[in-house]
Amino acid sequence: MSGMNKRRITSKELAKLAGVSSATISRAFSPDSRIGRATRDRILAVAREYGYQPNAIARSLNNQRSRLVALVVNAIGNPCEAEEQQLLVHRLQARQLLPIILCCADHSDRLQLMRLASTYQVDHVVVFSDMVSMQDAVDIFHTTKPIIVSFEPLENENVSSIRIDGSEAADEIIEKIVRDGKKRFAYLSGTNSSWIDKLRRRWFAEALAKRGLSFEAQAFGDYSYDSGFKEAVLLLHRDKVDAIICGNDVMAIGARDAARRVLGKSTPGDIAIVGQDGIAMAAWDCNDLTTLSLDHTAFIDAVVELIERHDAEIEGPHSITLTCSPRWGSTA
Amino acid sequence: MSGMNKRRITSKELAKLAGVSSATISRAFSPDSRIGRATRDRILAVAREYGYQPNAIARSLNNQRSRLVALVVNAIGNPCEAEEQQLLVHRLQARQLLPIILCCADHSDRLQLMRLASTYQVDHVVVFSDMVSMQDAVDIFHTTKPIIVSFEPLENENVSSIRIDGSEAADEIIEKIVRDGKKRFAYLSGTNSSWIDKLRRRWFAEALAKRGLSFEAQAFGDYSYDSGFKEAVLLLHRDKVDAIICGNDVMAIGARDAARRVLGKSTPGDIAIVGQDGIAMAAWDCNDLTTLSLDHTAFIDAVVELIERHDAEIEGPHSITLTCSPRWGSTA
DNA sequence: GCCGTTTGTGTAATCGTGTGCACAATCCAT
DNA sequence: ATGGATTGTGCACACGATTACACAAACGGC
Repeated sequence: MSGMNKRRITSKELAKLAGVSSATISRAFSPDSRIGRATRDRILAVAREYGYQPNAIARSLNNQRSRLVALVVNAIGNPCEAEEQQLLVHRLQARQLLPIILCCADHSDRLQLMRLASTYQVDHVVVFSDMVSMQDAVDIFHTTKPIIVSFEPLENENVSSIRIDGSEAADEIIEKIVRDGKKRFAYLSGTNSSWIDKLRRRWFAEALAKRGLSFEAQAFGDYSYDSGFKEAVLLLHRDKVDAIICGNDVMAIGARDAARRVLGKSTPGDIAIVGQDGIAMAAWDCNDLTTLSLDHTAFIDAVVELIERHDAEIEGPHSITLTCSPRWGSTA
Repeated sequence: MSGMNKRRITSKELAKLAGVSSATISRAFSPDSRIGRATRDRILAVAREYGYQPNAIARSLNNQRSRLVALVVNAIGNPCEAEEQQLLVHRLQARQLLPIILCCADHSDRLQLMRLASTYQVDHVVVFSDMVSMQDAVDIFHTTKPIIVSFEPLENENVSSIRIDGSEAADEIIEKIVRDGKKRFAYLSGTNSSWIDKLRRRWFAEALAKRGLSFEAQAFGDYSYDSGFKEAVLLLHRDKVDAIICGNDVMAIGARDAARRVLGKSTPGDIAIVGQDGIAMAAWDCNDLTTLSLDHTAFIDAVVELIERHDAEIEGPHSITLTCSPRWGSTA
């Protein structure tokens, strides 16, 4: 039974075994289809016996619908995206959609990768990564006409976007830090080019401006713990800042460790450190980070909502806006 | 140009445009194929102009080769697997293979999910998850005849496995802890049923047995920080142990925090805590965990090696064994 | 008993490529 | 110049399913 290198049985072969035509086999597997009750039961029984399942590749070719979804992400391990990826994958699976991961990290050729995925006629594309230009994504995928859900707003009928607004939350956080007496702020970016990074920085910059302040220094990391640690040492030592707003939580943890270990400073007493994302790890007892967090569930709900709208060809706003909220810890 | 809902152009249409037959179009895209140099160049130019790319779904149907790889994982966010997932995805992408993620976490119906993926005629299956029985995987995928790479050894010509041996490393770690004077050991499992968990526990149990010791207590978590924290409180309080071997690094960090915060104990002075996996986060300054670690790169090299062997239909041992090594931190 | 409707099934075309076979054209050696 | 080998291209079929259409059988109302 098991272990055999049995070739997969085809619908035509099963048809012969069940004494029907291959069309009838197909109908037996289509829920609402004109077929006799008895015939269907018999076919399903024989199918089970021989381990037959319709070939999804052939079905996709005929259907013009692959039920594949491309997820364009920066990295898989990265906690900042991981929780959302996890949620989304579950939601897709529940809808019988299979996710194909496109990982843009490092120097992999993102464009070639996206072109490869587009040849698989994916039904939808969800772009989490800020490493890829939305215009590139549209150009590559528009021939296959999937919907593209993305962080980055782009006026295009093929793109639905999710706008994130953290300005209020940033304002609350800055308010608290300023009240605590901090004066010299630094922003630690995750990249020096991404769209989302600039947006996040602007939220805080505006909150500072409102109070007659501005960033005294800016550094660039790569969203990693190590880069957070290294850049924070420089910021604290060279620029004498007493508050660091980080591009994500992981760098914030690195920065906090740098403050503690290298310079013997404490939070939030000596310096304030703020993360962004609101990953689960940030709430761990050993981290207890103050962070500008996004409701991951709401975010993924929005993604799924946009996908469904497009699936059902419902016209509607192609953009959903979500707001962030502060999560208070012991670092600011 | 962009934004148009242009339907994807087919090889037959492109053939008309280029004044050749569709067979010639196909040959233009097959690297080693009898076709005139000039013809190919002309076709590629026209193809670029119209944005033509061969349809991978149709190609797969014809080829009997989908270039899709199913990755069966517990979760995406889970750091213990994430690093390996990340590495593997990169290696696959470099080979023009696209990964389909099957996420087994929670109560999703793993079997149905695997059946769904198998209908897509995946070329390979890599099982990272210990939540799924290898026999189930074989039964579901054997009809499509992919190779299955798995942790769990199973004598079956369709399964290649990677055996992990951490007994020596466990021995070194126990040696150090015993020498430090610890006497009462506990094992904190990640699950109460998985194959890999039992294996890991045995490494340490044997090292203890060699010294006339054994586990005084055993607890069961779910690989999460919270469960590590909660179970450690019980173990330390109720069972008065002074050394906890954890099923993974994340639980170890939780246990360490519990020891520190709830009971005011320090490591490695008061109690010893050991993790497993060797994830990057374990080496962060704030964690500095002692852990039994596996070389992730070597692991993924092995996976890729097995995949390639099968791809090239090279016969060879279907099993590769890797050994672990201790990574010393300040918790044991 | 007869005709219109519903139900169930088979036939054949279709989805978009890849490739064996056939055949014309070109090339090279003698 | 000629025969054989090589090169380049088209035709037609296969891959495995779905589905419009046709048609036979069953059914129901009068």
